[in-house]
Amino acid sequence: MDKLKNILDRPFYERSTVIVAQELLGKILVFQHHQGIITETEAYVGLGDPACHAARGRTPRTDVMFGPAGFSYVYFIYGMYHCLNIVTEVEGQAAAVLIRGVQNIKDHSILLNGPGKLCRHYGITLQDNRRDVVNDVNFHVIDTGIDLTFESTPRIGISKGQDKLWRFIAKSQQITPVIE
DNA sequence: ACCCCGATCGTA
DNA sequence: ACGATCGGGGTT
Repeated sequence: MDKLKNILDRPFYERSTVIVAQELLGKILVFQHHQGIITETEAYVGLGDPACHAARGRTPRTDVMFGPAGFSYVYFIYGMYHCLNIVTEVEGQAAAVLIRGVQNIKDHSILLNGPGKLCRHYGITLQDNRRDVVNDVNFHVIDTGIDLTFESTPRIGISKGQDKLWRFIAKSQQITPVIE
């Protein structure tokens, strides 16, 4: 019950995508029975960001990014993998945070360092696209009150927008102590 | 209807 | 460094 109160709410997501991406580090991603500390994120910031799927406008796939913050954006990539984002910014402004990595809470040996690995292990698919992560008991992010320190780098796997340092990765030595 | 490319990952 | 593998989006 206290847990439910700590679910990150819409105002949290309805802010600058870069800030949300940074502050998601250290929070707990919950999907069904899975729980993991978010350790790596990337910001994709709408029409002005050539690396963002929504940069070329509203399409069936990117439509969810134009909607309210706090919804999941799951897409299928390379014919094999799914990637999980959470929509940010006010409605009408297309942007999202890609969840690139989590540290498993129960089993530290499970390293989910990559968006494809994360979705594969958690079982996140296109069926989980466009879900309201603010009001879903089985799919949300919990506020731990922890802000991890992080490093900023260019985003992975993109050719455009390399000038932006919008990949945020928690400094690794902090992660294990957080879990205990 | 067709074609090309991709917010990846595992292996070489 | 590269191949696997297929949906999306732009073009014909």
